[in-house]
Amino acid sequence: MGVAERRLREKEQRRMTILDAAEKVFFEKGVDRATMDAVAETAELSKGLLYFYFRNKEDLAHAIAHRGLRVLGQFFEKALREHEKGIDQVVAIGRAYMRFAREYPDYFNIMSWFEAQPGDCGSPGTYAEACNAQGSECIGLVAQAVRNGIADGTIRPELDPLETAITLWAQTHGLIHIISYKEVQVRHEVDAAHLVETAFDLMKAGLEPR
Amino acid sequence: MGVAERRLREKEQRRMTILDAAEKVFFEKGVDRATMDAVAETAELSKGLLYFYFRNKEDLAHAIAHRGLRVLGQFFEKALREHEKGIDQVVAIGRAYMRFAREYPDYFNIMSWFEAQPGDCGSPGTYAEACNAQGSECIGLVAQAVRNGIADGTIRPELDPLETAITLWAQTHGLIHIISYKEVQVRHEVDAAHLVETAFDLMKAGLEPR
Amino acid sequence: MGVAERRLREKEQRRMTILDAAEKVFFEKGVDRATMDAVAETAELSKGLLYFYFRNKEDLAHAIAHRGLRVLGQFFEKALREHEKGIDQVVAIGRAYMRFAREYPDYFNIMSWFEAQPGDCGSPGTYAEACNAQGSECIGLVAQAVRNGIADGTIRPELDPLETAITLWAQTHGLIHIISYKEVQVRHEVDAAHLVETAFDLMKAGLEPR
Amino acid sequence: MGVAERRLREKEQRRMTILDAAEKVFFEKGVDRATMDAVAETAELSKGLLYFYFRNKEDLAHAIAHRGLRVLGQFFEKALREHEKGIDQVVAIGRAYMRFAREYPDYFNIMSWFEAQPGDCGSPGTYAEACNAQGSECIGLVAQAVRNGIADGTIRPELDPLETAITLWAQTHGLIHIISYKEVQVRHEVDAAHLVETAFDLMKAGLEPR
DNA sequence: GATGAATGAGATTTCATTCAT
DNA sequence: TATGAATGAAATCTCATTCAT
Repeated sequence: MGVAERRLREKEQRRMTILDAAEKVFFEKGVDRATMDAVAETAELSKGLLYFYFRNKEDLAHAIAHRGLRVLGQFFEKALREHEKGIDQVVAIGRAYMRFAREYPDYFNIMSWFEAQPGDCGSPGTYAEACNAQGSECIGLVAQAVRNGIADGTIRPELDPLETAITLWAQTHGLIHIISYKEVQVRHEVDAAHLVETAFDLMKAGLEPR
Repeated sequence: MGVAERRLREKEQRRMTILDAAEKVFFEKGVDRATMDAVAETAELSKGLLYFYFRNKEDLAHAIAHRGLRVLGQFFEKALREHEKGIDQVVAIGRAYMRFAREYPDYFNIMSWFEAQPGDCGSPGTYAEACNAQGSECIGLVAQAVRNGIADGTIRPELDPLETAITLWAQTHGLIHIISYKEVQVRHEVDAAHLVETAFDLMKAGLEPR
Repeated sequence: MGVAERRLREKEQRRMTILDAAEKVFFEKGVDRATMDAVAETAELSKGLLYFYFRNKEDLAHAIAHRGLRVLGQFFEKALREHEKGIDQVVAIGRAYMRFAREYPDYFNIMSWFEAQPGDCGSPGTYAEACNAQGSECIGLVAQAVRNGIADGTIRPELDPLETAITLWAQTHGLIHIISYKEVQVRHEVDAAHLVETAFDLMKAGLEPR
Repeated sequence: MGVAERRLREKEQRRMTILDAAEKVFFEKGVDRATMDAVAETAELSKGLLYFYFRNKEDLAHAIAHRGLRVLGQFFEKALREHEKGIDQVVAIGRAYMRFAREYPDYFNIMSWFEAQPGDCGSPGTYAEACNAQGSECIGLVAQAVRNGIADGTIRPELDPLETAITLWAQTHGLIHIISYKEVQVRHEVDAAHLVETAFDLMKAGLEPR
């Protein structure tokens, strides 16, 4: 019994070794310019082994994005836990997203890359599928917050929780993306932090009942 | 002077020929999978000449995105013209963006690609720069609508027009992107059209004074 | 002794399991495109074990060809048994070869592959050697038929039996090969069945005394 | 006019340079073990250029086989020219094939490789197609000889010229193949030269009228 | 005997870009 | 201006084989 178990554990560790190396390379070079050669070299493993553990480069990238999404989910859960009112939870989740993007810009970037991929739902057994599932879970947490808000009267009752959650998720992602990628500050002489406040102000006002 | 003039005109025409061919190819294959060979062949021109008129492949893609942004700008202007109240103008612009994405999905895609590029502001003389300028102009139109709304009392006066405009632009782009790329309908069993309405409802409610 | 015996039997069974799996894979994909991984998976055995029972992939392929050659040998023997006159035996063997190629095209193909390998006689202990031996046995049967024909006056006495046998074997293989691989029918608008008859006519006429 | 013409000439020369290098490599290593890298290095050209002039490795191999088939065709034509009677022409063609295989064993080998390829007729514009055409031409010469023989009474009139030609071609190829690849001499203690004579004796006797 | 992770050496192919003419 | 051959640097992926356990 011990043998099979240990093997499994070791295999999982190898997978992590590879994933760590891939993160290093993908974060530094970006998904497109990163090469499997570089990952292999960084992991001090043979290139063939990479393809033993991961279908292809894309799958590896998705695995990293999946890691990021798991972290993001934890951020969201914490935000949910630490606030009472639904509206506060929604805003806290939004801020959590911002903080995540600031603290883990590389994860955010690779998640952006993932979002930019034309989106088949991911073949079963791929990390793309796992990413989609994890993303849905995140959106589910937002929807939960919206539902809470509707229940406690802090959010307009006529809103559909799921649709609202998707909207907020997409909007927030779009916003962070433009801030971190497009040098809005430089181009429009705008303070990013203040911009964010404006955005939250807008979102909050949109959600609250009159 | 006639000669020089004709030369200039011809040169501009060549550029357009190339751009038309590039659109065809880039639209069909996507920026990454399109090749300069295919563009040259489609344009019935030599590959070398492409590099005479455009710095590189990226520049060519930017030129196409620039075309798209110009069309989008016209959509925005029309939306602005056809409505009186600021808030209506803002909403109309948002809807115009949606319509643009539906009518010119290829332009929207290449603009998404542009947005996803890590954003140096564009070296002077490149189409990247032109894209940034054109994008700013679009945002300027949104800002104008916000300003109008503040002036006519249909939008909350404490909002900063530029920041609000940037926010709306980013949010709307993020939303359209997720709808068209990520099969939200499939994954969340949500009706895209209704989702859009929810989003506009949220945005509008966020902007309007109590 | 019982133990050692059982062990030997089990070992032989393992070998057969592997060979069966290899046949399935090699037949489906062809020797070159078949992989040891696929064989191992089909056999539900580890890849390493394959190399315990067979030197290498080539050896495995030879083992299959050897199986085919044994079947072919049986066809030849039956043809020999069922006819009296030498000339009839030769022709029957030829037809048996044809029938074999039709009934076991996969064996014929792998034997063709074997024929196409640059032919060292096979290191001792390899299946290549066994193939050569088996092939010689087949040729031996043809030679026997020729000898019978010379004895009973149905075949020209001045022919050397072994050389004639080799010639007939090579010619027939070449003929079947071209028919089954090269789409003669399509390219030359020829009926394969009739072509075969012509070939036998030629061969028979070549053997018979005036 | 001079420019385009010269370009064309130069291009053809390049193609020959590559073909020469490919021959060297393919002849030395065999088709399967030869690499495009080696060809490029031998030609002192970039690997990319190989793919500019030839579709892929297979096409390059086919181009070499095509060269061989052209030489073989010349051998056949000479044999046809130098003999009067049809039967003599057929035999002379057979001997020419033998001589070709002896003088150009590398060409013969690559042609054998070509014969062993599962035979789609060759996509238009590929050298595979050219090989098939050239092969048909060779068979056509054999058929002509058979026709001549029927006309001058040296070959049995009931034989179908084309079918007979195909049969002879296939048989002869099979025979040479086994002689040059399979070390018949060693395995069967047979003299190759004498074996050949036996084969021709058989074929000739099969063709001649009683 | 048996396992299966690990190796490592390519193989084929693609293209953006340049440059001699 | 215009051509298009030439470059060259990767990039992804495949497998036969080995070896520690």
